This record gives sequence, C-alpha cells and structure tokens, in this order.
Amino acid sequence: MRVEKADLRREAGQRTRDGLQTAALELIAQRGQEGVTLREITDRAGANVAAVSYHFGSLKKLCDAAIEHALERYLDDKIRELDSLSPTATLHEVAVAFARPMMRALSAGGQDLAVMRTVARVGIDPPQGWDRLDDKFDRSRRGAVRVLAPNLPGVDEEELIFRTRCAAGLLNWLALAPIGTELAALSAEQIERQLVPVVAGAFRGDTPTGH
Amino acid sequence: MRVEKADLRREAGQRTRDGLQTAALELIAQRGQEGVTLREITDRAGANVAAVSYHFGSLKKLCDAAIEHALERYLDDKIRELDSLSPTATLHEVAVAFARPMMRALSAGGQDLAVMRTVARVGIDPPQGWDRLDDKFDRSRRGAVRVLAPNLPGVDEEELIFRTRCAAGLLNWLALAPIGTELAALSAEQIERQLVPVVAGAFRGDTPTGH
DNA sequence: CGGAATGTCAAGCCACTGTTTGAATTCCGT
DNA sequence: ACGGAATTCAAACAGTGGCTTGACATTCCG
Repeated sequence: MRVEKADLRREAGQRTRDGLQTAALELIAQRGQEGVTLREITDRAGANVAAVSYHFGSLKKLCDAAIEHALERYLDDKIRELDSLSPTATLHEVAVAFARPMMRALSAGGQDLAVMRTVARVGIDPPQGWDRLDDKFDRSRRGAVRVLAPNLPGVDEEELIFRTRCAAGLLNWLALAPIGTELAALSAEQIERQLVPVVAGAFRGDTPTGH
Repeated sequence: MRVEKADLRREAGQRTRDGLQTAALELIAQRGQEGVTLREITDRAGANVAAVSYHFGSLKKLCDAAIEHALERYLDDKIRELDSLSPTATLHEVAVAFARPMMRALSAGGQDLAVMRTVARVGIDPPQGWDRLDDKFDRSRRGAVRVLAPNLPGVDEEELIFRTRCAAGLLNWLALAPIGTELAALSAEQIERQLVPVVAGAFRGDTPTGH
C-alpha cells in the first residue's frame, strides 16, 4: 500500500514530535522526571523550546506521553512473554520468561534500556490516573500467577502476588542501580545464568524446614 | 562527666546544624537529592537560608553530610546484625538478620525509614568519593559471605556476592516503592513471614534440577 | 567596658526554569 | 501565484533556584 499524500509539513511535525518524545524518554531514564529540563530535551532533539508547548501543551504532558508509551511497551512485552508459557512450565522457565524483557534490555542498551529505566522510575514514583493501562497491569499479574501457581501449590495467591512484585522490584532495581550496568557488560548467557536462579529462588521462597 | 563550659553560641549553632541535616535527610528520602530545595529545608528546620552556606558551605555539602551520616548508620546497623550471627546459622536466620534493619525501619517509620530511603536512593545514584566508608562496605559484604557460604557450599564467592547485592537491591526497592508502604502497614510478624522467605529464596537460588 | 568571635536575618543578585508571543518559514489546495 | 494552515524560531516573560551581602544580635574573653 502507498501513502495517500506526502504532506511534508505534517511529516516534519510528526518527526519533531517523535524526537521530543524519545529525547524526553532518554533523559527521564537517566535522571528521573524531576531532573529533566525543557531546554535539555529540545537541544537533544534539535528542536526549539516552543515546540514542546506547540506539540504537547506542556513539559509535563510530554513526559506523561513518553512514560505512558514506555510503560505500554513494557507491559505488552511482559504479557506476551508470560502468555507464551505453557501452564506446565517449570519454575525455571517462568523465571526466564519473567526476567527476559529486562535481560534483553540490559544486553541491548540504548532505547530499550531507557524504556526499562523509565518504567522502573515510574515504579518508585507512580503518577496518578493511569486508568488506561490498569487492564494491562492486571493481565500481567494474572499471567504471572497462572504459571506460578502450579509450581507452588502450597502458596496462596496473595503471597504469590507479593513474590511477583518482589521479583519485579528486583529487576527494576537492576535497571537503575550500578549492579545492572555491571551485569550488562556480561554476555547474555552469563546474565541469565546469574540472574534467573535468583528470580526463581525468590519465587519459590525458602521457609525453614518445619521442625 | 560534665561539660567544660556552656558556650551558648556553639550550642545554638550545633542545634541549627542538626536541624538542617535532619530536615535535609527527610526531604532527600522523600524526593531524592535533586528534588530538594534550599528554602524547603530551611523552612522545615526553622532556619534562615544563609544558615546553610554558613554551616555547611553549600546545599550540596549539606546533602552530602546528611547522606553520609545516613549511610554510616545503615552500614553500622547491618554489620552489627550480621556479625551477631554464628557461622552455623541457617539460611533463614541469615535472611532474617540481613533484612532486619529494613524491616525495623518499615515498622518504625519516621527518621529510621528516612535513613533507609536515603540509603536506597544513594544506591541508585552513587556519589563520588566516599572513600571514608569503603571499609564498612567491605565489612558488610564479607559479613554476609561469611554466614552465607556454609549454607551454600556449591556456590562460588562471586555469585554469593551477586546474590547478596540482589537481596540488598530488593530491600532497597521496598524502601522506595509503594509495595514497601503497603508492607509497612502490616505487623512486624506478618512482614517477616512474607519477606524473609523471598530473601532466603534469592540467597539459595533455584537451579533447574539438572542432569 | 571593648573588641573579637559566633550566629542569625532580610534583602538582593544572577542563572536558569517553563511558558508565551508574534513574526518568519514551509508547503498544500485552489 | 495566492491565501492560509502547519510548523519553526528568537526573544521576552514571570517565577524560582542557590548563594552572597552587610547589618544586627549574642556571647566570650581580656
């Protein structure tokens, strides 16, 4: 199929819009939403300061757009990963699927990693009114419980969700803290060999062998 | 023992110095070092803006002082907790000792929690030149390896340290993310019952039963 | 008492923030 | 080619940031 019309004005507008959004994403990933400056974004995107007001209305709305985009990419990725698992998957397989988006981002770096870092920051300072993604959050959580429950028959759902959130928190920590950067320097196989047992162990838990 | 002299000027100076430092600590814990303003600190401490320059030289140096103080309190606490363990302690006992400073802070709230949140933020954005605490970092890490190794004979030291850092990262995440606040609403026993198995599981790891 | 040391305070300085404005530019439709 | 919509731009705006200044207050010491 061909494009109907080559309206160069609108194309250019879309390009600066995208440029601003990715520049904002990268800076949010680096320094958090509060540590980001209008002129830093526009400099990086090669745009004028007024472009932000023109295209997004305000700096805050630009950041919201960038964050929501990142969050949605992350959730879609995670849901796809979990849904691809058979209900009889082993705990190790579940942990691999659970950690894969983050491991991929660590290996890939660049924009994928920026998405993960942004998601992790949002996990610390959750903004208000993200109703639009509530459904995907639910699906992600239910997807994890679905494949986790058969492996951990003795653990009730509430605690399953707690462990899921702990594991997600650990992965988010890796996205932000220096240990994640150190990990990223290794090969994908080494990352998986070190990280997956920890995630799987957190899922399984370790209760003292009852007397 | 008695104070030599009651130099009221220096006492008052020390009081504002402390007030500024704890105000800075609480605000850093809430919003991070970058999200903190001079006037917010001085308002909270009931001091004048010039007091910061006078007593600390600059806002940055005040924050550094507050952070270093928090970090030292945290490390001392953790080292004491780990050193109190026998070399034959079970993995569960190790996990309890490892997580106890954070669990205590979550239950206590207030300044103890502010210390933990600040430490967690420092874990994400580590400042430069903290040579003075390097020794305590080392002691903390060696203390963990000492009690972990007998429980996990098949795991080499490098991976032991990795798992220790993962567990610490998970605890730091709890200090910052909403899940920590939810956890803090529970009783100390409930917190321990949910959290310790996850930490212990992360220590133990979960490798696929391999042939 | 008088000078020095110590601390507090209100005011102001300058850099930088997000946002707005009005003109200039580019490009489509006619 | 012309009108007009879409987009870009330099300049300016008000607000706030950290920091300094110079005057004032209090206390110590000779």
